[in-house]
Amino acid sequence: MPELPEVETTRRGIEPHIVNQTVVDIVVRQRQLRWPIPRALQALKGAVVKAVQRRGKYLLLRSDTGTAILHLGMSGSLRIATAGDELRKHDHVDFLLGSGVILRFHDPRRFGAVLWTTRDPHRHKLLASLGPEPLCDHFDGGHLFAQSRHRTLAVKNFIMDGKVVVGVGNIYASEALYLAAIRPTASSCKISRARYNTLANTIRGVLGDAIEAGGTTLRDFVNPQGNPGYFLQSLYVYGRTGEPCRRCETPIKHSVIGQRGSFFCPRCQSARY
DNA sequence: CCGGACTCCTGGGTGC
DNA sequence: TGCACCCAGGAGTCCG
Repeated sequence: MPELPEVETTRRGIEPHIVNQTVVDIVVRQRQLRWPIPRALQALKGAVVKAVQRRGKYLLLRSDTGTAILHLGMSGSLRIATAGDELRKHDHVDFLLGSGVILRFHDPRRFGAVLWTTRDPHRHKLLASLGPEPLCDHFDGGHLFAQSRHRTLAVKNFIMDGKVVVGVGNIYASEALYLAAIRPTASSCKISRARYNTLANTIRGVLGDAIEAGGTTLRDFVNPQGNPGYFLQSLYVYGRTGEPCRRCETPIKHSVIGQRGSFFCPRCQSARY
């Protein structure tokens, strides 16, 4: 579910409730997520959360004693709850705050993660080799061009590689390629610098617009206050198999690239180079 | 090093 | 209504 816009929407939703709050207790009901939740996470108890940051799709709860690293996987979510709220199935972790608010981690598929580090989180194994943030940094077409010269994989898989650029998941990869008029199966090393400039712009544009819309709600994504995102109605190709292209009315095609569903307009996305 | 397959897990949708 | 089956937004790991 959560790609970068949904994670950023989550970050913005929890930040005002979390920052400068003392973590008074941490309740772990299900330790077996993607990796077991480390016992050392309890070191956050008694500490004040100084900042809620995002790196790619990872959320960082920073404190003086260390940093909790959270990942929502495919089905994870964070909710702002209070003690009276009924516990749902798959509510795996509660962070109880001094204000009485509870930050509640929910994840049916358990592909998510809750980790802990006392070191610089950006040097953590999972974060150390991540590529640039698409919405800032030095992310541009030149970067994509340079990174792709010796890569033969499909451009869709290339832009979904977190070492190339973070945060581009299956939905927004299809959308950005549509807006850049590039066929998703095109070999990444054969695409021109000019077209990568366009692609970098459409990646930034689609992610930025999705954040402004509060993310995409396909099935069950809700922000920490329980509200859905409104970007679904803005999608051009994702999930629109057989429906008319919004530009040329050609039916949208579906295919599987790298084990993941991909969507494109066979007419608008004819560029392979 | 690279690319592709596989894997973790549960739930929703579909078709019989 | 029940049930078997298929599919899913991520991404680390393994193998060739």
